[in-house]
Amino acid sequence: MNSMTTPAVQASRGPVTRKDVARYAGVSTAVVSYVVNGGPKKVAPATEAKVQDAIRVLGYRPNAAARALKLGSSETLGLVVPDISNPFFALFSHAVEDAAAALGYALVLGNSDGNLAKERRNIRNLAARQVDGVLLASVLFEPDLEVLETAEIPSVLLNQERDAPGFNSIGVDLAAGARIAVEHLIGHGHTNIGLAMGTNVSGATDGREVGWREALQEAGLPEGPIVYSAFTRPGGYTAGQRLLASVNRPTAIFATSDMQAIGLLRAVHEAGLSVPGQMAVASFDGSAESEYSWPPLTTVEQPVAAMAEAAVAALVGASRGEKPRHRIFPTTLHVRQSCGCP
Amino acid sequence: MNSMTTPAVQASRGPVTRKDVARYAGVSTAVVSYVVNGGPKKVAPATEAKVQDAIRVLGYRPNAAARALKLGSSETLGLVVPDISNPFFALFSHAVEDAAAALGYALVLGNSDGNLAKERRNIRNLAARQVDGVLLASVLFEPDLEVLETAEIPSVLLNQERDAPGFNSIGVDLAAGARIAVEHLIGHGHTNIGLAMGTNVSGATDGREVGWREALQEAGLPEGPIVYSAFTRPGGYTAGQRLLASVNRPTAIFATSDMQAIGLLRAVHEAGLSVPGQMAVASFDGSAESEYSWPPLTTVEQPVAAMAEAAVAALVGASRGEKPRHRIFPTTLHVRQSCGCP
DNA sequence: CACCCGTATCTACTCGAGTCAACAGGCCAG
DNA sequence: CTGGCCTGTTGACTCGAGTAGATACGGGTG
Repeated sequence: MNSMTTPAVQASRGPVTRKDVARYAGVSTAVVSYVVNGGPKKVAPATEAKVQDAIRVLGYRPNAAARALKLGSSETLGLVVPDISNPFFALFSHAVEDAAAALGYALVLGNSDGNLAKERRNIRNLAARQVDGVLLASVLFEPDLEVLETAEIPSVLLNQERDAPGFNSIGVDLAAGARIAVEHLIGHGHTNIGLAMGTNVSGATDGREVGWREALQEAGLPEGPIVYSAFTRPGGYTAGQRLLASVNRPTAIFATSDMQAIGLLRAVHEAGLSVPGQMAVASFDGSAESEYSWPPLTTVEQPVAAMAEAAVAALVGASRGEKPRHRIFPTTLHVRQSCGCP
Repeated sequence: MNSMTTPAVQASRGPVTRKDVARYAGVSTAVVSYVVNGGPKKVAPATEAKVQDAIRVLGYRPNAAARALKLGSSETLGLVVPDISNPFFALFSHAVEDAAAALGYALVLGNSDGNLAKERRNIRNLAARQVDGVLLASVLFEPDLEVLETAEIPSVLLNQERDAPGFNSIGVDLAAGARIAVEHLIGHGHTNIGLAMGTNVSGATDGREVGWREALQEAGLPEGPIVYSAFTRPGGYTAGQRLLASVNRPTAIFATSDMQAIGLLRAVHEAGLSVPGQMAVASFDGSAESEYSWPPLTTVEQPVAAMAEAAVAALVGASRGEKPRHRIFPTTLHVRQSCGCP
């Protein structure tokens, strides 16, 4: 029994706590905290060295759960996207993770799989985990804000063209982006320009459709055929087949996402037509994939990194009491070969 | 007056705690816990109803941080990948998130950007956040296990062909996969088959290279040219240019990832060669992108969903004391057109 | 009627870290 | 030599939830 009296220099009892460090360094637990966070009080250099030493020797890592409990913040952000394996969202996620990590936040990821119920479940789950904010790329053009409201978490709506009062939102100028792409196609002399339009679960009209229409109207051209299909490669593929089969087959097509354009290219190739010779193509997103399709796609690039940074900044700003705002980012046309440029 | 006796319906003081619920329902906090988790003690049906009511009315959500602190588990898994915007890892992440969500775990994502220091930082960060396990797709062929060991977290090594004793690991049979692809190319009559080999930061030989070599040896064919480059589209592009410029230009190429193959296709197209007519191509991964390249890629598919499920299962198993093991998954050849099949 | 027992509930301690009020000691001015 | 002040350090309380141990109550048995 008294053979047990020796304190036995921390016989590797799994988790090392602040107390262990304090004991080892011969100081109080408060000092350890002060050292770890450059705390609210100063610590004598000699003491600090002792503590740093103890931390290193024992391999101490502050328990984030305890920290989160005390501070009321988990230093964690949540991101809900329809599908992370969609290259656009993958790219976006990467940028968000970078921006979050730079500010010391971790990122919890959730896929909604284009399913509203799953989107809601994800948001509620994140709320329960006390994330400090959620970034939501909703499956709806106009997301149901109710879930976010009842969850009482700072949030940012992504890919939102419209302003949602009381919410942070971020989006690109879809109409303007579509317009420059279609104008570029018009500049190549095309007079019959089709549209491969992506669809979402809600029915609101997308800015890309209005941009396409505006560009044609301004140039005094008639509207080419429109085909609606999913924002995916297969969606673009079937859209392509239908556009090629339409009575007045267009000589150029604007696709509302790179993925659709990739699918569309396949349909055009299968039909034995040359791109851009017999069918010019331009699209929207500016994903990495677009650079390596054949031919490389002329596409409207979204400033993904800037948007991600702004979204994260809005979230951490919200926790400091800043008021929500709506930001629209400009796009830039990336000219490659699918439009007819050399 | 009885006006004072009313509990004063929670004047919206931000976070609702267990205590608020207890007060509102007229019970102790313990009972609230018992109700919330079907607790270790039974609760009378009538009381339970009162509590459920209070929870609903007040909109109570248990604080995950407090829960994590007490239980020593955050019901969270960490995933560290080189780059989430790489379609293969994006697909994998999605599968992991699905598997984790099915078991009630959230997923924290970290990118290492092919950078060992960042990989380590990510792991340490996850460790501090008391994740219940981490899935690591290391930037190294042979990851440094030290970080994982000192972090003392259950972990799974992904994309590991080799067995790492004491660790869970999961991988595909790279050599076998490469062999069937190369054998398929040989079946098309090719006798000079090049290799576009991806490189990692460590120098160990990849199974895909041995598979390629084995297939050629077994068929009594000489080794075609090898070019090493990054596992990316640009990497494949330059690899393609170099293979096309090599003294004995191959008539078929095996690329060790779909991304490389996509880049390679661009180089071949730019050279004005037809695929598969003048240059056949096969690759490795089975990503969605491979189906929509031109021509569609014949590729070796990895069973991503099964691997993700197994990885998550290994992690939750580990927290129950199961011992680590190494699992290798078989691949399947997806025949499309880039190899020469109609 | 006293006793025991099972059920339902409550009290109180715990997890690990942040931080404030209190306190020790050293130094200088008066 | 004393008083005041600055610097460095500490003890103790707190965050919200899980749960063991104590307690209250009602009913059945001897």
